[in-house]
Amino acid sequence: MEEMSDNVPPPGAAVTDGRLLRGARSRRAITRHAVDIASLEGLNGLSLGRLATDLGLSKSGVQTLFKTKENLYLATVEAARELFLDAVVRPAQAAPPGAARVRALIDHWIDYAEKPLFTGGCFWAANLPDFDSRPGPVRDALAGQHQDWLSLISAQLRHALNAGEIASIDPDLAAFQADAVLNATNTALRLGDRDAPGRARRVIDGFLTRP
Amino acid sequence: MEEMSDNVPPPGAAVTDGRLLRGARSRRAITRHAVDIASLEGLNGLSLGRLATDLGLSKSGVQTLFKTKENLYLATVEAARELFLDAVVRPAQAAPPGAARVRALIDHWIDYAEKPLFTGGCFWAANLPDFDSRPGPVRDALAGQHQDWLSLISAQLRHALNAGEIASIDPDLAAFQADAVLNATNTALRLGDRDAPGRARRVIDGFLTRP
DNA sequence: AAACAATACGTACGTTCGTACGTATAGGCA
DNA sequence: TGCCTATACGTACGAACGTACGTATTGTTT
Repeated sequence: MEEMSDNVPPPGAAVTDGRLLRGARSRRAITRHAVDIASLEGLNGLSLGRLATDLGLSKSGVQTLFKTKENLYLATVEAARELFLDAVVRPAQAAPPGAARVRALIDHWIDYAEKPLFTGGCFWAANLPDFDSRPGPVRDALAGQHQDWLSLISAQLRHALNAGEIASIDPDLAAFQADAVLNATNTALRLGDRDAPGRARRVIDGFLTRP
Repeated sequence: MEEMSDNVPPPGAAVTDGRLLRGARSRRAITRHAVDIASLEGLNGLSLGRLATDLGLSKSGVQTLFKTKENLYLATVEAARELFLDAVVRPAQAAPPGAARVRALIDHWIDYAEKPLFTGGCFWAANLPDFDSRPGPVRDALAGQHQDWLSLISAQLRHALNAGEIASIDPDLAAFQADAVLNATNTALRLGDRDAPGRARRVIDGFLTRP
């Protein structure tokens, strides 16, 4: 108990320990469901007992895997990030850098919000406002991921700008706007506004006009 | 108990009943504090016991005034609306309709988020994402207030457009963008970004360029 | 005066929460 | 083989939650 092992193996080697594999599988199943709950009702909507009941586990079994509530939060936030990368960021890497990749990112993002990947829509739209005033590791993780997303957009806009693909804009300001509009689109979709994606695309197109 | 009286008097007459006046005063004190808590941690952060402790009342006394938790939520949402109207909307009515009033609304809004009027920043930025996926009267109230805000902006933009004050834009789309940017500004301020208001003003100025 | 109404409080009940602790099982390793 | 570890479960505890109910106090109304 004093010598708690991180369940993170040395980065080079593959995990072969069957116990750790089983644990990782269980953790993944739990955090996957936790992300859905958190996108719907926020991280505060999570509880060890609820997750256990929903997944047919015991409350203490869930506790064994995450030790504390904050650990569960952090694991859920990390799981959301990985699912988001798979659904939005990595598919967009197929597009060439610059304007095309920005379009791909926005298109995949709108799919991510519209389909939606998580039951309650965008995970960060649901949870960043809840934690942005509460210092701590959860806020830091959410804010860091949000910042990464902004940087991703602005970097691609900068690339498009340098390549002469788009008219002169401030890439950081445009990324800020794009993210703002996407978040508003997510909320509008949640409220039943089916026209929101169209509006979002129109705004983004404004940033991508040829010079 | 069956014949519950609404504490809303006939719209014409002033309230003279000392008991109702006292109740209204107590309710106002409670909801004022509740709005602060809800802006910080969300409406879910509210509890009868916490409000009672913070304000030196008894838990059952608070319960008497609001009967149920949902009633407390609705009263808090309504209190936030009234405080917002006083801080942002009504002061802006001093400006002439059109572009000037839009500027006044945005300036007062940024003050509202920057000062801030509520401890945790914008009340709707904190709570609409939490309730946008949960059907019920709380969601309806929050969504209605948000829609009123959007309509207010777009109406003033339309006025500016008809008066030839600004270049040709889609007023609804611009209002959607403006609101999106303001919400993102609130979050950025919460995360310690002091440059956010400047960015917001630059974006809004883009909608208000002369034709 | 008597009857009623609206605030307030005290108490109590059942539920859910996070956490702590002991135990059992299965897998890895000396 | 024996020893350790990671999952899982069962149980228990204190705290906080929303709500119900009875009672006292104060103000209004008849």
